[in-house]
Amino acid sequence: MRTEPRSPIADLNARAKIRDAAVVHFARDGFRKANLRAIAATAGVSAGLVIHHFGSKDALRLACDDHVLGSVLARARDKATPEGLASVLQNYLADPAEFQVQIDYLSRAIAEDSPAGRQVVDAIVDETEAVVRAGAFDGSMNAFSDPRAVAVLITMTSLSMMTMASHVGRALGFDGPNLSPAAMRRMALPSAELYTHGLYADDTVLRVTTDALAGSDATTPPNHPTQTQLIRKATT
Amino acid sequence: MRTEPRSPIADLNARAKIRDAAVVHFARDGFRKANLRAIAATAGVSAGLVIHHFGSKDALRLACDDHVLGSVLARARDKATPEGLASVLQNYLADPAEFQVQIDYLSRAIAEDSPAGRQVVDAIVDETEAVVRAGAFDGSMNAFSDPRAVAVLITMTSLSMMTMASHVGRALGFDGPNLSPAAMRRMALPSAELYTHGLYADDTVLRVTTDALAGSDATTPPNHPTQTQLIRKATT
DNA sequence: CAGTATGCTAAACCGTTGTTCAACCGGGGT
DNA sequence: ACCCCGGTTGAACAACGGTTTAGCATACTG
Repeated sequence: MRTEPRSPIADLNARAKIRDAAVVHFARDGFRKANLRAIAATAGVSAGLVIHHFGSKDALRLACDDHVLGSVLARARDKATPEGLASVLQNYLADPAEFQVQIDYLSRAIAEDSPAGRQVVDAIVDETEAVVRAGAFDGSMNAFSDPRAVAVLITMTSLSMMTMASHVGRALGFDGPNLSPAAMRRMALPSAELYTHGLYADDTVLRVTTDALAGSDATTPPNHPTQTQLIRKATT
Repeated sequence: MRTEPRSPIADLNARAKIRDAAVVHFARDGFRKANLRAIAATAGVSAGLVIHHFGSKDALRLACDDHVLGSVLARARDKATPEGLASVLQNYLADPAEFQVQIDYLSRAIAEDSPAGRQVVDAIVDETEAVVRAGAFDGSMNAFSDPRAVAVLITMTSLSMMTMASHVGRALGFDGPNLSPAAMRRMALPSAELYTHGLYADDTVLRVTTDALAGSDATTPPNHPTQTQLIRKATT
C-alpha cells in the first residue's frame, strides 16, 4: 500500500509537505472545493510542483488516502483495541489537536464515498462484527439473529458522530463544525444506557417486527407495500 | 417558508421545471458538482433563464431547499406519525421511486451541512425527543438520564442509513448508491432487537461509564486526558 | 569540466462554469 | 397598428482551476 519514495528520510521533503497540506485542505474543504494552488501555497511550493510529484489531483487524493489510512490503521493496530468504535473514539480523544485532521479527512472520505472511505468503513464493520460475535460467545453481549447487521448498525451510529458532528453538536447546544469533547462526554452516558437497557421497555415492538417480517417474507413482491406497514407497526 | 408565486397553476411553468430539475441534479451530484447548463438542459431551457428566474446558483439552492423541505414536512404532518424515525422511513418506503429524489436531496443537504439540512435534522431530533419523553412517561420506553442526547443518538442512527446508504448496502453485500428495500428489511429486525434488549448482557459497561463520568466531572480541565480513559473503559 | 538528471518555478493554456447582455418574440393594452 | 413588457435565447464575458510547458538552478556522473 505504501507508495513513498525509497528513503524515509527523504520523505520529509516537498512531496511530503504537499501531501500533508493536501490532507488538511481535503479535510477542511472537501475534495472538489480544495484547489491545487491553495494546497501548494500551504505547502510553500508552486502549483506545478504538485502535478510534477503526483501527476494529477486525483492521484494526489489517492496518495492522501493511502497515507491517512495507513497512519490510522497502524495506530489502531498498535493500541490493539478490540472494538472498532472504541478504537476510533480513543484516537479521537487521545489528542484531539493532533488527530483532528485525520479524523476530518476520513469523515470526508466516508461522506463523499471515496475509496478510502469504503476501506475504513469496511474495516470497522468487520472488526465490530467480530466483537459482537465474540461478545455473544462469551456472554458479555446479547445474542443477535444477524450479527453482521448489528455491526453495521453500531458502526453507522458511531461514525455518524463524526460525519454529522456539526449536527450532533448543534442539537446539543454546542457550536462549531467538530464534535467538542464536552459534546462527546454528554453522549457517553446515554449511549451506555441505550446499549445496556435498550430503548423499549417491553418486547412488543420486537414481536411485531418479527411477525411482520415472517408474514411478508416471500408472499409479496420484495419491494412494495408491505414494507410500509412493517415499519409503521414496528416504530409506533 | 413558501416562496412560490401567487397562483399554483402558473407554478407548472418554466420556473417550476427548472426548480425540479435542479433538485434532481443537486441530489444526484451535490451542489458543487451540479452545473447550471446541465440543469437547464434537463429543464429544457437555456442557462440564462435559470439566472433570470433565480438570480444565482445559491439562490436556486435556497429555492430548492424551500420546496423540498416544505414538501417533506407537509407530508410528515399529514401522516401525523409520532416518531421522526418512523416518519422518515415511511416516506422512504411508501413509494421509493417517487420520494427517492427528495430523500437523496435531503441526504445531500445533511451531509453537506446546508441550511435545509440543519432544519430537517433539528426537526427530527425535536420530534424524536418528544417521543422518547412520552414513551418514558407512559412506560413504553425506558427512562433515560438525558432524553435529548438519546434523541440525538437515535436520529443520527436512522439518518446514517440515508447519508451513508452506500456503505450500509455494501457492508451487507448489496450494491448501488441507495439503500435497497432488501437491505432496509435486513436492518429492521436487528434494529428492533438492539432497541429492545440492548447490546450488552449486563450493566458493567453502564456502571463503569457512570463511575468514570462522576470521577472526572470537574476535577480535571474539561477537555484533555481523562476523556480517553473514560471511553477506553466504557467500551472495552 | 561537460553533460545530464532532478527539483522547482512562472507563465501560459484551456476547458468549465457562473453570470451578464443585447436581442427576439408573442401577446395584451391603448 | 403600435408599443411595451415579461419570458426566453444565444453569445459573450470573466473567473477559476487543473494541467502543460519552457526554462532555470542545483547536484550527481562520466
